Amino acid sequence: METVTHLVAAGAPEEAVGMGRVTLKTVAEAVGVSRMTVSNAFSKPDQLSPDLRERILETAAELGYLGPDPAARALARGSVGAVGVVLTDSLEGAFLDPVSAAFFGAVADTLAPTGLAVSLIPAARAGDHLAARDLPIDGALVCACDVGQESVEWLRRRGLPLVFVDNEALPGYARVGLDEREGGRLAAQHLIDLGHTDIAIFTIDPSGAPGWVDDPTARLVNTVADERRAGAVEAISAAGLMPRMLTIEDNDEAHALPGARELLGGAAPTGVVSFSDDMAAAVIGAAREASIAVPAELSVVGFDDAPIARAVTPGLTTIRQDFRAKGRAAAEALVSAIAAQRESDDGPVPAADGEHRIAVPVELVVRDSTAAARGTT
Amino acid sequence: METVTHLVAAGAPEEAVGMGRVTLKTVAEAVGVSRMTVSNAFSKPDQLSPDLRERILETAAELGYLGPDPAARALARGSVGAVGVVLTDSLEGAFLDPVSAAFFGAVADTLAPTGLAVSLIPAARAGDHLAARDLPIDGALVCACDVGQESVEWLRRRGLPLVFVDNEALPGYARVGLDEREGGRLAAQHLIDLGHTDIAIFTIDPSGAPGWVDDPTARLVNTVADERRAGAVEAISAAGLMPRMLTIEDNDEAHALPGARELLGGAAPTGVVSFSDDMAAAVIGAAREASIAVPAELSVVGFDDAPIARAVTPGLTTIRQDFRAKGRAAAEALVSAIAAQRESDDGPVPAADGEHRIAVPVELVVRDSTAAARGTT
DNA sequence: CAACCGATCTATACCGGTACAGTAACTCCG
DNA sequence: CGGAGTTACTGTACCGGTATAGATCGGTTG
Repeated sequence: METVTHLVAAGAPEEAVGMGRVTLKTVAEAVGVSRMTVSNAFSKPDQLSPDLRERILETAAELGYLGPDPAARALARGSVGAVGVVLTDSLEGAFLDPVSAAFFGAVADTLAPTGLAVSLIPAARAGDHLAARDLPIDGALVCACDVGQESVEWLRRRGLPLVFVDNEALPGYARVGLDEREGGRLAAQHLIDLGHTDIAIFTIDPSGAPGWVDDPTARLVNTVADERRAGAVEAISAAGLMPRMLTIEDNDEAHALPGARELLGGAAPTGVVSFSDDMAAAVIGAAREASIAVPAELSVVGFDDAPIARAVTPGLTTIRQDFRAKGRAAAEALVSAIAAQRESDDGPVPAADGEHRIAVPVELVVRDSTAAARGTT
Repeated sequence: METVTHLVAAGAPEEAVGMGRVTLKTVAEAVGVSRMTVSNAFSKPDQLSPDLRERILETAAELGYLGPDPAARALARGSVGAVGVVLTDSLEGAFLDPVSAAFFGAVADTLAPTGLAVSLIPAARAGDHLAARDLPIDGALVCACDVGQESVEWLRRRGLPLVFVDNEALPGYARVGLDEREGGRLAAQHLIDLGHTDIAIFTIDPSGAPGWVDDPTARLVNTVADERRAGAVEAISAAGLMPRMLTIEDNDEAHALPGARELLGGAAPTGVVSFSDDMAAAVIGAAREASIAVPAELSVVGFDDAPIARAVTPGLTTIRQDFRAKGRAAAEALVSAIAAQRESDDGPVPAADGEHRIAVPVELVVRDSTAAARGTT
């Protein structure tokens, strides 16, 4: 029963000037009790008589004592009250993407009631600082970034509870991710159901040379992209069709539009499964340039159901990812990982059972960018 | 000269099992030197001979010592390496808004090279925890939220360096914000220049009753909204025209569309200055419903230049806020406030000069949602 | 030759709390 | 009336570092 109740002084902080810092000791001496009793007055009210507690709190307020110093408390208790989140190298980039920003918000919101704050961990080192090594945190989320990174390695070495999001987890750690493969399958199957027979996959491959890919069944480096690809290829192959695939380097406007032009440049497919809504929007843009009617002549499926999916004309048929559910799942997994570590502490098993893999479901949202293939009833 | 260099062991962490925690002491005893020397080996390399340092680092690596414990270091040094950001009550909401998400990203990115991590501070209390009081941080950004909040009050009492963003600052603290008023003026002036004479202001007023406002010159509660309103009213009045104003409760889709319908319902204005791009988009949507042509019959100006400004058809004329510049300015102001406090420390003046008010410039971006008023050359 | 110096390393005293194991007084019960 | 159980508080030992002021020593310097 840990019930902290701080007095909120009505007036000014009364900070007795000149007097050094006000600590437990200061208050203890003023009241004439031991340091420990003052500490308890703030952190464990049931450990002392109500009237003494009252007196202590009062004196503390007069002296300008604000309550336990967070840093000191963190050291003594062994827990900080914050968890880290490792995103990409460019935090700015991560937050420009509405999907990842929303995910982050959902994480923070889910964590808020537990009293945990969320700290962004810059992946890169800053001079001699490396946040993943130097920042006091109780655990961390590793999101959609290279697992081999120095930062991730440090988090691991520190023995922190970790949860991997949209990423292959290191062995022994929990993982939360979309059911990407199912998403890819749903997207492709939707086009198949509409009677399309020439379906192209438009995705990213940061490492490979951009352009048409010889073998769409070959793995991609980017895990997420690969899963979506695999799902689509599965569905297309199962329908007895041959998939085509064109990749670009990165999921941004600069790469997407040229890629989309190339996609439609030669013998244009009648259906496109895209890695993202942004890329799907680029395909629609390229189609407009080439006077290809969407959805009459070309059906386009996106992925994510980002805001742009609705903003674009025609509205994008897409695979909705419930970023809120993903954020919640990730936050909850992390909280329980932290709790588990606290339990076992020096207990025998660190995280042996923790091979949790949580798949967040996806859903097909049909809007106006897809229609039955020509020549189909 | 603080040059931390940690050994990154190639292999496994070699964590000597069973052995309790590995601390400075462990390493010191193993090497046969004092604790302090080991500490220096990690934190102040120039304080000991290179070869001894080498030996210490080696032994440390063997023992599985990871370097100074962040929490302990934070206590001893009096600085944590993280700053807080207070946003709205709903973090999720804040990150759903691309503008505030991008701002946050810019802050994080600017701070990254300084080694500071960014912690989100949930404004609401969680049980007995209140992040603003309990989280170890070196300073904080207070963004677009009620300054009277309990959280803000705690940050102040803790004596932390603070910077207020998009907000009136508490006395003595720095403030960073857009030049909102100028933005409002630019938006309205643009319509005036196009010959519009019936210009309506479409904005938010969380506290008031939604609907047409009798006196557009009366102050709004929301500071940002009020500044933009004031700017627009200034320009319109200066042109010898009478402004009209309609408010809605909140800047979201649920409120914006009905509000926009009402705006155009009766005698529709020929020009609208909106509080945000989202609301401007809603106006365009409502205009389409009512078969009012934009921009031929109705000119609409947004605010923010959020992604939706480009996504919508016709492209939105809007006031661009450089969220990157704003984020950078806020981050820099905070960093210097932290530095200043560290300097003065127990020095005489806490932040007397710090009445900095940094105005981030805005800019009119003309797209296709505005045109000359009918009957104008 | 004594005083002085910089380069290295050590000793001590915090930083500001919390955990845990008492201790003393007071109640309850057979 | 003796022992078990509470309640209310205190003492001590950390948590794991860092700052600061010495101590030690070979080498200068006037």
